[in-house]
Amino acid sequence: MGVDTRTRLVEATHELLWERGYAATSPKDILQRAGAGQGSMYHHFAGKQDLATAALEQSAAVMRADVDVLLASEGSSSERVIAYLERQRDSLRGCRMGRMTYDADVLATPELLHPVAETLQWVVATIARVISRGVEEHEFPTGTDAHQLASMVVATVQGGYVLARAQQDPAAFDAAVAGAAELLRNWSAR
Amino acid sequence: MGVDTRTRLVEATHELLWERGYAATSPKDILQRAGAGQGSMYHHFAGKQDLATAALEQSAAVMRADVDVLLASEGSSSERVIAYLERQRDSLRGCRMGRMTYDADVLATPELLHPVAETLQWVVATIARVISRGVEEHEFPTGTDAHQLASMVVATVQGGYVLARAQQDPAAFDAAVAGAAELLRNWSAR
DNA sequence: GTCTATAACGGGATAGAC
DNA sequence: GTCTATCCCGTTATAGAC
Repeated sequence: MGVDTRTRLVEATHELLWERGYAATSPKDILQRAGAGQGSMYHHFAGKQDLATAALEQSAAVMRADVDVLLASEGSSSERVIAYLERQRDSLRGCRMGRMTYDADVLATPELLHPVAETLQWVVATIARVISRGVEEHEFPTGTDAHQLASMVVATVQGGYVLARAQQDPAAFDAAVAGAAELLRNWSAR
Repeated sequence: MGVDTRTRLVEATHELLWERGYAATSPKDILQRAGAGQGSMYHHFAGKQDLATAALEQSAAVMRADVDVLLASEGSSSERVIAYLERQRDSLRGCRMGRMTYDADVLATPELLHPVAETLQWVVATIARVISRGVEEHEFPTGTDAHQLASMVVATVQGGYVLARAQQDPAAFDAAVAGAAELLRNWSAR
């Protein structure tokens, strides 16, 4: 048995939002990829924005799950954070959530911006908890600002995507996260 | 006497590319902001892409000049790099070059991608030179990978923009660069 | 639930007058 | 050099048949 049409529409939108963003994705593109007709989309959803909202919520769920897997790796707090940094995949594709911040239509539409803001905020907070744990266990120095450190870690990944996409070369991403990992190791060894 | 029409067109495009990106900026928007008519644009330029190429080259020049000013601050190598991190302005606006990496039309057009790739590459290399200087002067430990560290610094800024735009709050940017600055100070104190 | 036809609008470019 | 009129096309949505 096949997947139902509504699900295929959300899945196709989810992929296209990641590849091209919101403004650059037309209903026609979505219908083509989903193998559905015009009527199906407007039956299941109020329109492009409504469908994109559903798709973004799915993107958010996938991203949270990915982060959970990376941070659940074996080892100390710093090893877990470094695993988050270094085990990102598809650095040329960029971040499905982060890329939305440069899409004017998303910024102007609260329903679309909301899942993006909330998910990135959640990633920072989640990594900050891992770091705080490391402070409690004296792996990181007392007085470490976990929120600042976690923000820097997430920003390095997000910015690494930008650098890699600009050069069309994953090595630019790798260099940035390697730099961050080195500084983190040094911080935990203080 | 006023500025000539061609210059106003480039300037208006430069602003709009920064605010909205390439795909989301229409010739109509540009003409309106520049106070020019349809004919002027197609007289001075072959079309939207040609005009955008000129505007992006101007954006690149502005960005290089800004970086030069920040890195020319007084002090040690680490102080200069930290000045680059902390004295960024307009964190909600994002980076005029970096934002282009999420614009599909730019990625698909070599003439548009080229100035973006080259400028970001230049920023990384320029910061790497400051760091290398710091290594020579024993401010940073021997064996420091200047390219990796510089990549991480630039990525933190680029990613800081993403985080701040997602939250619509400059504090998210500030937290990321503060984290990076703290780790850098610690690295130079090794 | 899904299809096709159609409409209303804007993007990007061209033509030719002035 | 700059203007206005016009053209072609794609986007987004609606209407109504099946």
